[in-house]
This record gives sequence, C-alpha cells and structure tokens, in this order.
Amino acid sequence: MALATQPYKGARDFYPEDKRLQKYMFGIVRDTVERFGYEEYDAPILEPLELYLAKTGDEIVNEQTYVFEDRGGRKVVIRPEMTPTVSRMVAGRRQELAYPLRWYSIPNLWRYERPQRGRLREHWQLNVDIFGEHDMKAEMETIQVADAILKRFGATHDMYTVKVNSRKLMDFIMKEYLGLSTVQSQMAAKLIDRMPKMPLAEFQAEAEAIFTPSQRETGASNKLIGLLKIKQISHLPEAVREHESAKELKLLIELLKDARISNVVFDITVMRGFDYYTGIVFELFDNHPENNRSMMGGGRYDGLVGLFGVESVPTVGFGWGDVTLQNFLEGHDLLPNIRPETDVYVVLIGDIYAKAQKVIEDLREMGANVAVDISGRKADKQIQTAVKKGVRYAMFIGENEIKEELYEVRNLVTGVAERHSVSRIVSIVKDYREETS
RNA sequence: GCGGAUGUAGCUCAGUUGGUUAGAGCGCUGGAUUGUGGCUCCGGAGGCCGUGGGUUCAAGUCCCAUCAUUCGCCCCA
Repeated sequence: MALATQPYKGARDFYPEDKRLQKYMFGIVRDTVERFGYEEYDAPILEPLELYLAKTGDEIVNEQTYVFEDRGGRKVVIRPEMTPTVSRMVAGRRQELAYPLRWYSIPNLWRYERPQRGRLREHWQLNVDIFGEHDMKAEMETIQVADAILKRFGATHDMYTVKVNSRKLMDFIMKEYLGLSTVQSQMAAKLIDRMPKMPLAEFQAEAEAIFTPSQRETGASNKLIGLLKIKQISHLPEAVREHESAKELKLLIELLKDARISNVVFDITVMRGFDYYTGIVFELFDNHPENNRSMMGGGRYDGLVGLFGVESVPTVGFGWGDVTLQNFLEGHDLLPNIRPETDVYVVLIGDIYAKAQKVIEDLREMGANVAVDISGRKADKQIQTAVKKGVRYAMFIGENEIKEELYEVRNLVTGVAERHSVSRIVSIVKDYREETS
C-alpha cells in the first residue's frame, strides 16, 4: 500500500494558503492583545505528567492526552493546554515579576479524542492571562481584550454574546442555598453544563436523581430547576442575590455595558469544565444559527500558581482556539481573500535570464518580494502560473525593457499594464501591500 | 470510548435487477505564428473503484471486517 498523503488524524497540514490565513488571523490577534500591554511568552511542547496530575488527575489526563515515556523512563505529556505551564512559569519567578502581569501566548496544543466540528486533536490556542490582581477589573479587562479582537476582525455585537457567571456564586447556591454535599454539587455542575442541549423533562429527571429523598421533600430540586430558568441577577431569590459574588457579577456586567460591550448577559448555565476556576467565568457564544456554540471561555483561577508550593497568585485568563475563531469568522463572512507574500512575478521573455539579474536584485533591495519564472516557457504559460499563485503583479523583462530600463508591469486582477522604472514599480507594489494589510 | 452517514480520476459526481477494456464536467498538461493570462478549437496524462477477506461462472455493484472522512453522544483545554 502506498504511503498516505493525508495528515495524522485530527491534525492539519497548513498548505501555503492555509498558513497565510493563520498568519493573518494571528497577526490581528497579536496586534490587539499587544495594544492592551500583553507580552508574549512560550514554553516547551512537552511537560512532565505530574504537572497535570497535580491539577486534576481525572479523565482528561488519563484518556485525553498524549502521554509517553522518554528514553530516560520519565512520563511526558504533549501539552493539552497552556494554563498549568504558564502557572509553572509564574511560580518559578514569582518574586521578580512586575505585577499585575499581562502575558499571552499562541501555543500548539494536543488532546487525544475523536475529532468533530470545531474540535480537532491539534489546535492553536490564544492564551491571555493577568496574574497578581484580585479585583474584578482583571476579568473586565480580559473580556475587553476578547471583544476588541473580534472588533478588529470586523465583528459586531449582534454576532456573538458574552455570557458570564460565577463559580463562587454557584458554590454558594449549591452548598448553602440548596444544602448539597460536595459530591452532589459536582454532579449538579456537570448536569447544568449540559442543560442547554437537553430537553427540560430529561434535565428534570436527572436533576431529581441527584437529590436525596429528604432533600426532595424540602423542595430543593424544584428550587434548583427554578433558579436555572433565571436570566437576570435581579431576579434571583434575595438570599442569593445579596451574596457578595452576585453583587460582583452584577457590577461586572454594568461596567462592561458602560464600556459599550452591550452584548453581555448573565447565564447561570455557564460553568466551564475545569475544577480550577474559583470565581467569575465567562464564554463568548457565536450567535450564528448554524454554529451556535461557545467559541472561547475563561475565568478566574486563583489557586493554580500556589500548587507549586509558593504563595498563591490571583489569576484571570482565557483560552481561545484557532478552529473556533476561524469557524466564527467564516460563518460571519469576516475573512478576506488573503494574497501570497509575493508582490511581483517576473516573466522572462526570451533568453534574458542572466541580463535580468541586476533588475531583480534591485527590486529585492528596494523591498519588493519577487519570484522569477525560471521555466523558460512561453510568456502565456508564465503569466498563467502567476495568476494561479495569486500574485498581484506580473513584470515583463525582455531585451527591449533592459535597453530602455522601463518594464511593463501588469495588474493581473484588473489587466491594466503600464511601463515604469524599477523604483516606480517598487512603490506601486508597496502601496498595494499597504492597502491590503 | 459509543452510535449514525459516506468512501469511484486532483475536485464534484454518474455507473441499470452483479455481465466485455470504468465514464462525464471542471482542473492539470501539450499544441493552434516561441514578446503577453482568462474565450474558442484539437490532442494527452491521470483510477488496484479506501484496504483485506467472502459469496459467485462473473463484484465498482452483494456480505463481513478494517481504515479514513463526517455528524452527533460522552467529555471539554
């Protein structure tokens, strides 16, 4: 059997047109987060298994990561997320860093599971984190960053919804208000996470099953179901509404609205899967009818840095996968047609290769990206190659051009051809590059 | 890990109740005055019909397995 040309299951090849798109997307993302003062960091793709076991130790590590033994017998994981890694880095230099710390990264991450829409085994994920700030202004800022990114892509607020909730508030509801045990709370949390995509009757049946008979008698299960239908903090029962975490959440929503992020809502079903969240959690939902899903999420996780045996550092951050971002942008038609980096494709007319070198060198020294057709084919074939590559300009070099030092340059999209000097041609292609970047 | 759908040329697909050497469009490639693309005309390459078994005189077609793709579930970084 022949060798397969397809990439590894759930992973992608980035052909030049794909890489071009990725560079465009990440370029806008980097530019935006850097405007908020975030600094880029990176780390090895491999981490010791213990790093993840310390954090959770559940199914995610055992069944959904790439784990192997290195030649020295150490258990190694291909990183499935960046949060433990960045927590490790902060813990390592906690005393010399200038807080509040604003860091970002776009690592390539791997998880072992069955691929589906918006979820591959391999993806790139923007991680934006603020370390060292207890105040809710940190949550506020990270949501502003996420919103600013979408704005830079041309998205408007009707295209997505910012959903916020609080783990602290949910803990209070589960334990104090409903009187659930820790185990019951965890079961309820997972069930609530699934609620948006299951029928109400089914949800009610499963919710009932979590409660003990005596709890059901006091109406605790009905109280839970009633709470989950609430869409505004002001509609929560007074005992819940007056809790500190509910007030904080309410203030966050007000601040965001004042900052013209009008598409923010309280959503009690937003839980986030990880146990490490300790406070406010949030998600951005795509409002597109055919892609109605969470495209990114994050929140406060104050305990992770402290796992490294140092004083804890309060942290807020989010992760945003390139696949879900791209699905969003495609769904709302926000991705332009991105041309290759090559500005000029040189078409050689006749046996002129050697004589053309000087001109080509001049073009490059002046900053133009120039590809030369070295096939020796007839001009029409050379032009077609340029068109197929998507290069904007074809430049013709023959005996006459060399003699006159004027070269025909043709815009391959409009078909307009003019004769210009080398320096004029460079300024034309640079102008075009400016226009489209 | 569980369930459904789909695998024929680079792409989109046709291929009768099993029956000669498997087809189309687009794309690719060569040519139609060797200094200029997109239209037109003529020629050409390209397929172990996903893979492996089975049934049959005969399998692209029927059966089983397997792999891949895809949609959902579980789970969610």
